[in-house]
Amino acid sequence: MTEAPAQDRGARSRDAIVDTAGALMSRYGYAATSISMISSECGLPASSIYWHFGSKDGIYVAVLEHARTALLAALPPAEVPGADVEQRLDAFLAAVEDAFRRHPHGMKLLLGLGLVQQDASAAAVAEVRRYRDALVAWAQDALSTVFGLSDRPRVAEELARFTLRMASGTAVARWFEPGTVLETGPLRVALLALQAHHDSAVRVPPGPGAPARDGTDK
Amino acid sequence: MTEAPAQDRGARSRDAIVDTAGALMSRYGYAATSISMISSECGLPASSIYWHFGSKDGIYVAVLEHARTALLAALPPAEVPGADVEQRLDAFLAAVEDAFRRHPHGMKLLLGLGLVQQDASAAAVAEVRRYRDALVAWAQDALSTVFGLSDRPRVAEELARFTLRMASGTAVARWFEPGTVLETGPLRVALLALQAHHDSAVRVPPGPGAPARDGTDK
DNA sequence: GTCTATAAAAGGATAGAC
DNA sequence: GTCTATCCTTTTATAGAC
Repeated sequence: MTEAPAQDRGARSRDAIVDTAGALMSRYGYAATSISMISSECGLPASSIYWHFGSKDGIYVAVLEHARTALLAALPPAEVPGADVEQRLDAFLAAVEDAFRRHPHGMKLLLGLGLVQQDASAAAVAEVRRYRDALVAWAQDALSTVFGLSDRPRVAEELARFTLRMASGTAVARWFEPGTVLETGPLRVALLALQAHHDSAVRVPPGPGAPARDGTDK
Repeated sequence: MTEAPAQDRGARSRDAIVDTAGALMSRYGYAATSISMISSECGLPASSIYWHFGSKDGIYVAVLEHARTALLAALPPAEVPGADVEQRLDAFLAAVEDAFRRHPHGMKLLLGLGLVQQDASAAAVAEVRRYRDALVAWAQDALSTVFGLSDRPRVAEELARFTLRMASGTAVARWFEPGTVLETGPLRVALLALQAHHDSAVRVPPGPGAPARDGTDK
């Protein structure tokens, strides 16, 4: 136990670098995090970091990939349990709130170094998009199960967008007020109202007195 | 007209620097924006920039102050016009959506360089907070007028938080998908539902069958 | 795989002529 | 107020011994 197998030494170092870099980058952003900061924080020299990742950009890609994997592993499967809508919604909101509270890194990585737009490498851009797409897909699947929207994907998409934008906005707020949590109460009210809004629009075609404001699904 | 008064030359240069720096910083973030980038973009040498602002931090403070002033000037006064709630709400949402679309800089500045937390100067931190507080105060006042909540500040505060978090989250989304606009339709539904939720909670104290999930105002 | 040492470039900031 | 030229630090990245 004390003498680790030689072949694992590299892997352990690699993990340590990713952990350290992730913490620093989510705190200061990509540009403001230097190799020397990572080096002095995790103990390994700069050249070892370059041996593992090749470039600063490579570190970022690895960090983001790690954050995505960890977050998706923490999220429950899309089949939300519960007998009725309210139970499933509560389970969904609890899962989101829990992941939001326990994984503050992911969103800050996407934001703080998300300057990744013009000058970033293709690999970094691709990894950012992969992260974002995975979150959208999960939220859409889960909300589709919660509200039984398998035949109305556009509604599920709107609810997912709404939820994720609220989560992103709360992540920004947490940036300034560290204690901030995701307020699931108002979000719950809003999601139920949105679903009811689309539901009534489908069953009761709008008359001249109450014109619909938006197109419903399909 | 062709020969500007000598005393205005400095002011015009100062404005040019602030404009250029604002564009660059909102695009790449504070750390990734260098003095030489600003210099080559606006034509003035680095030493002139330092003569005007003293330090890179000073530029950031000026940029953020400018963004805040411009955004608040674009927002309508808190007394939202309209005879009934729905009219005032529509006017409010139109104003928010318009400001959101026409002033993409502000939010990105708060986010992209908002790494302003640990290592930033006191002046920069203060300016960031001033910006944020001004937005919160405006939204709270406006929503208080829209829904007539002058005697229930806690509800107005919740609605303002909700609105601003949706706007922040949408700003993040726009980061990745440049065409993204603030969806006022779902936000409208959500705000009306939230207000109705609090309204009913006040008038009809919850019975044992329908326990309240959160504390209402006061 | 890890270390010491260093190259090569870019960064923030200043001096001093004009 | 603006310019040229420069100082000093830090940065990314690499060479080569072990």
